[in-house]
Amino acid sequence: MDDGDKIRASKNITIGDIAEELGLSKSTISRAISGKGRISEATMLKVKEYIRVHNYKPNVIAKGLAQSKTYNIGVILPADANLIEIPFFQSCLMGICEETAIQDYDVVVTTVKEDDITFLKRLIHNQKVDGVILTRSLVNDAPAKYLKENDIPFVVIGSCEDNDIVQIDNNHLEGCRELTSILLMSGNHSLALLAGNQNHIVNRNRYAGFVKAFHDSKLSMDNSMVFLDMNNNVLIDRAVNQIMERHIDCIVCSDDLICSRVLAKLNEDNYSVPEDIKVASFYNNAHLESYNPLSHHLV
Amino acid sequence: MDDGDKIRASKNITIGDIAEELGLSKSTISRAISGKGRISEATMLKVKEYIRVHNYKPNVIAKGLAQSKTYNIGVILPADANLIEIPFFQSCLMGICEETAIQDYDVVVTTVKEDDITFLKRLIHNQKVDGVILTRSLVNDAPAKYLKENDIPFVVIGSCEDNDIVQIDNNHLEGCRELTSILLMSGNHSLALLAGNQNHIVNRNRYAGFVKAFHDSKLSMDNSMVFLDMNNNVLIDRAVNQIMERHIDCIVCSDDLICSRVLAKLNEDNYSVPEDIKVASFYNNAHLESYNPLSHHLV
DNA sequence: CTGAAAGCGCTAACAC
DNA sequence: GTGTTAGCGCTTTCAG
Repeated sequence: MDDGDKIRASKNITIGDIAEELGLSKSTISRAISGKGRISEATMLKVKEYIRVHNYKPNVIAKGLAQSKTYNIGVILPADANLIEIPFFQSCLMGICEETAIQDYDVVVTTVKEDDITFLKRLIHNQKVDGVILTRSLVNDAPAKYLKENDIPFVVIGSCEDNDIVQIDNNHLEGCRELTSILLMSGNHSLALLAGNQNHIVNRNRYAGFVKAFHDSKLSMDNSMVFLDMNNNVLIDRAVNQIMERHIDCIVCSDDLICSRVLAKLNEDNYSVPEDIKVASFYNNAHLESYNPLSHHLV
Repeated sequence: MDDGDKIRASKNITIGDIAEELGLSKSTISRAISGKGRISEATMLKVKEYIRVHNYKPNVIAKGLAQSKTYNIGVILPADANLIEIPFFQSCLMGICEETAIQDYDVVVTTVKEDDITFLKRLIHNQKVDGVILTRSLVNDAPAKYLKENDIPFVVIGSCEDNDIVQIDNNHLEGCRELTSILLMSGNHSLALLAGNQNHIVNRNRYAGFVKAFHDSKLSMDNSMVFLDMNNNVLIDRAVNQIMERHIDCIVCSDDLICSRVLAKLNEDNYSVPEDIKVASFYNNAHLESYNPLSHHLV
């Protein structure tokens, strides 16, 4: 049975309408819906039936106003131009939408650029959300700081230094350590690391994991082959040049954007992968997947 | 001057509080804020000043309830797994967030998978949005159909057959026609087309543009070199094999995912671009940018 | 078990 | 110009 796809076109039916129709009071209808308070089985059923037949849906906004809740949860996406290529945030968003829908919450998104949190402030001031999910964490994170100061409940995806804050993350440090260890154990002793912006906690952690793997293995790491803050292609190209002047077994990239550029650069310079040099990376983007370098699944 | 980052920690200040403090009525405060109705310059200023000092922000939800508005606009993202790699939707979302914030609206997002529009229905039923933006359009689009039937205001990004519907789009047909024409005019007479799922209007339009360019040029198009619905890598690889058996000047790809796979496949088979064959595509993904095939900027 | 009434924070006639 | 009143649609005491 199609339980009424069509919404009442004209005025939306309200709890008051039902009360009138059924000769009951608004509060009774409210109880029947929420299941709170005492209510007889009989009226309960009567109301439920009416609701089903007329395809009534309570107005969540009004409910929220009465309870001082919004039934909305804010999701903050980074608006940095280069992050748009990384599907990670979109994946997060999809996942969050899925789960919130189940809990009868909605997702309201907004963006922050670097330290510009005007949009976040707007969202909070407008009191449109009950809590917030930060989808990335920077060192000295402005959004986190703001939310904490204003006692807004929030969690961050990715780790941050402040242990008061609820955090949920992949263990990037451990992930990178494991990848590096595997490389080291399989005979690739001379490694280069190309890591992204060290303001991003994830990049710091991957760097730390890389270091730890060397430490654990008692092998010595060549610091001159560790390139941090590889924020643009020029830096990456330069790093690759330096790397290729040496006998390096494998380049470890902290993300796919870097990896992409590395592969392109190697290609331009007529090196082949993995014959001349191996390349490892995180994220596993579909574009790179076609290329099949030695890559490590993590996200 | 820092105009009060800190929100009143305890109970949020309301219009009633201001009225009481200033010895005015709630409606006067409301008028001062909205600027609607007659109000004296003096009280206007007094109220504005109080608001500034106490960093008062009206509760948008309550305002909305009183006006039967939500000040929210729904954005529907496709949840298909392979689309997550395409940054187009994320870009849309960023842009929408930017503009809505200016208009003091918020964005609530949800997803639809193929024809499964349960989440969209939820959003509408819950009356959480004043209108909807559909970020892609399929042939016989279920979300569009649903919204239209229920008289929900909406627009679609991308074109759809139904001309009642407000649509906003790049002219994909014209874009692809132009790209193809340029190729033809620059002496690349034998072209192959690899286009994606023909359920997506955008792919149909690009195909149509490709055809039109040939038609306009009076050159003849080789139908056996037109590959539609290239929905997976196996199909793409097979197409590339067929293409490389012939003397084709350039492969036109309807999107970067296809292009990516094409380049990878050519690479695997030891062809080089653009010496052995040229490759053109839309979207200009950052990953591909590193590769610099002949590509066409559109989005 | 059910109803009446007040209230969430704001707007919008309608008076004065 | 400003105040009064009645809602928006729902929840939640408090009676009975």
